[in-house]
Amino acid sequence: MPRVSEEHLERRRRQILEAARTCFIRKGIHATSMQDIFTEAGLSAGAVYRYFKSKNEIIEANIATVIGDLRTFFTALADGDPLLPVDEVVERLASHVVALSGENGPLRLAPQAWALAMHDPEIAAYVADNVTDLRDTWTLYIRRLVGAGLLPAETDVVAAGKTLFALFPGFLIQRLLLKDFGPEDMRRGLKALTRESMLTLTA
Amino acid sequence: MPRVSEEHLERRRRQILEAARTCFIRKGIHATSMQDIFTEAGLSAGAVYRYFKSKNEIIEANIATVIGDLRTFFTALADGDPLLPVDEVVERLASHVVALSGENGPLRLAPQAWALAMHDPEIAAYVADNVTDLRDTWTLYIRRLVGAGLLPAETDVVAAGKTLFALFPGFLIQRLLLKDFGPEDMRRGLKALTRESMLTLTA
Amino acid sequence: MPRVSEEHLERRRRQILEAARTCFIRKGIHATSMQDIFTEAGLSAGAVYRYFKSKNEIIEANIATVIGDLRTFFTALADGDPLLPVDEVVERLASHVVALSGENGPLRLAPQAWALAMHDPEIAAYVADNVTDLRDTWTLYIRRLVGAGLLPAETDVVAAGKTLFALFPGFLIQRLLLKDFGPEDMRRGLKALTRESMLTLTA
Amino acid sequence: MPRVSEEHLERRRRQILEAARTCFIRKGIHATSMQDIFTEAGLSAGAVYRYFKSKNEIIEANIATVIGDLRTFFTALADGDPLLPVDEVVERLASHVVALSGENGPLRLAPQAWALAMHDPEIAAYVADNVTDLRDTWTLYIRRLVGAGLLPAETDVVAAGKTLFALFPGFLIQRLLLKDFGPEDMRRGLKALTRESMLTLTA
DNA sequence: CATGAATGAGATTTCATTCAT
DNA sequence: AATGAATGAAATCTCATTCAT
Repeated sequence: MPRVSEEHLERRRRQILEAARTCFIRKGIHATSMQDIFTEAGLSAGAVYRYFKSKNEIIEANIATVIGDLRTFFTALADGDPLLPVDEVVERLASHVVALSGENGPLRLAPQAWALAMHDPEIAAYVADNVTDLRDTWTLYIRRLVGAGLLPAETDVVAAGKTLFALFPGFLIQRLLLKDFGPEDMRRGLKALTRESMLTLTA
Repeated sequence: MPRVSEEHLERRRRQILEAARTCFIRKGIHATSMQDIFTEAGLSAGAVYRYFKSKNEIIEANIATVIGDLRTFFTALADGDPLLPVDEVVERLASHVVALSGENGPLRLAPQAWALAMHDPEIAAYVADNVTDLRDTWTLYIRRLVGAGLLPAETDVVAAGKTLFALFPGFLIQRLLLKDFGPEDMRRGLKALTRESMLTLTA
Repeated sequence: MPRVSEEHLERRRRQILEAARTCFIRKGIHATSMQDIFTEAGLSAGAVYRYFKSKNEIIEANIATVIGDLRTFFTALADGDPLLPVDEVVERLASHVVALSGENGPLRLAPQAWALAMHDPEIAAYVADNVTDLRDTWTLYIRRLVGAGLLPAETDVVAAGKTLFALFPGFLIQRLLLKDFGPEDMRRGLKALTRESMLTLTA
Repeated sequence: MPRVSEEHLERRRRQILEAARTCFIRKGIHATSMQDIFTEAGLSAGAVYRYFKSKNEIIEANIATVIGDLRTFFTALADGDPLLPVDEVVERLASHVVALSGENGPLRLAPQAWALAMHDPEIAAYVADNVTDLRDTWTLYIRRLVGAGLLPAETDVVAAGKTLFALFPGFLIQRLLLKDFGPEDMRRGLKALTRESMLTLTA
């Protein structure tokens, strides 16, 4: 019997992960039994356990795919040319979030990932890593705005980065739960709020 | 010990709910067994099941307390006098979020609530209800700003409300996971971003 | 506080037994919880346990009422004047069985009593006692027929008694389960079968 | 040990059913715990639940075997050649009942089946089906007697069939409970009762 | 006499995982 | 490499019974 190719192994892994994701999205991670995954993947218990040594490993591997190419996409957006205005960047990123959270989109697992991160250190590390990376990208982008003279030099770019990042979990939740909030809405909302007059109240 | 006062019954319910919350926060909802709750509450299985007829009922009852008095607090803030500037309101609300998500704070359950809402209609309805209420309060507040002439009449107050609300899930996640984001940071970040210059890039 | 009268005690016992019987007939003995009985009787747990010291005692006391006044009735029938023909006696007894197995009739518990008798010695003894008594009454009746010259002197009256008794469990089961067998049917069936010609086949 | 033959699966099912029957007969259906069945079958919980998805399914499957080959046996008896006299048929059927109700005989479950049939529709249907079939076979047999001129043409064959069937539950109960009634006794009893003189009393 | 909150053993069932074939 | 039967710990929930009030 010939050694099975690396490629074959990788294909099997992906097959299992996708079956698992489908189940996780459909029923929730905890409500998904290994049997559900076997069935969805069309594989036997033994086969699946050859590629992953526990359910937790499948969960972790899946969560590692949650934000998909969001990081790459966003880096290109924030770092590329030309330098875009905030509302534009926000809308484009939101659009990507929407794309990744449709039907079988991996971002649908994000809330479950956050919940698990509260108690599973492995997952916590992974989520923290992603959050950090996305925030840093925002920070970078804002630094560019400062560099371009569009924001004052004393701007707290880190705080601003965290704040801009903060918008997206809330955007996703509203999308998944209420389905009445879109990228253009958020852009419009953001533009409306970008009025210095709003800060002038306190003496 | 029969013929017990209403008050006693209510106390027992609360005792159980609090024990459950402690467990849920400590180990996660799914990893908490009924036995964990019995032990934490110092009650027997039968006693607990006299007050709640299933684990799910305990979960739901607990989730109903997640945002605690956040709604009331925020309504007073947004609706009260004097009319405060956005950054002020955001910081104060964030501070309350911090208060409610400390040690044994109910808001610590929020991520788990979001995750459950994806598959449990009962919980979904509850979460949606809260989200809607908080967004509406933001909308109301922004309308006041418009009324005060601080924002133009044509402002999309609903979109702005959704956008401001969106900040908070992301704020909470960063707090719970990375612990490096505080109310004042978000206020500063917000102020930094409230610069019309940021929108002027596109020709 | 005045001593409660014997009569009161007896009334309470009967109240509980009847409530229990209603439940037992409605849901089956095993599916009936003590709580069901409390509710049906409109009494508290403590109250019921003052009169019966276990569920089993309630079951046994109830089973002791299963055949109701069937023994008395039958004795009068078999022993009284005039001496009636078999088919007549069978029909009358069957009619009484029907009466006792209607709506809330105690005989509805008979199949459950038989089943329990297989493993509960107490109940076994009680059921055996009743069976024996009824069979004996049949034997007595048949002896009268012999005495009257209607059956030969060498008739095995005991075997005949057991055989006649045997008809009734089957009668009851058919009534309760298929509802298509009445006292007159059995009388007609019996008459049809009382033909010596049926025995002449074997050479 | 995967990839097991159909035959193996069938053997396992039977093994479980038989273990269950042993328990049911020994302790009664309700007093038998799943653990009892696991132990008796020498299997683990999971193994048993692979073959039956609930205790109720095991009960029902067992009850479906209660009368064993009684139907087949009786049909051959009633329908075969030569045409036998009633007392002969009754005795032979009773003998078969005895055979099926010894030691571990399935008919020992009959009283429990009757009791369950009072509240479980599935079981009720099964029992009704068997009762109906046996009665029909009796009817068929009596029709043959009529055809042979041994009974008058106007004989109510259906009523006679129900009546003859009625003998057997009572026979079984006396056997299981008092152990003093055998097939030959019932034959003798029946013969004694097959005297037209018994009907002549009423004027 | 009566109440009904509390007990806690025990019942059924599920499910991640293993390993002989 | 793949199968899937088997394991058995653990989870949720019920219920007869007690006893402080």
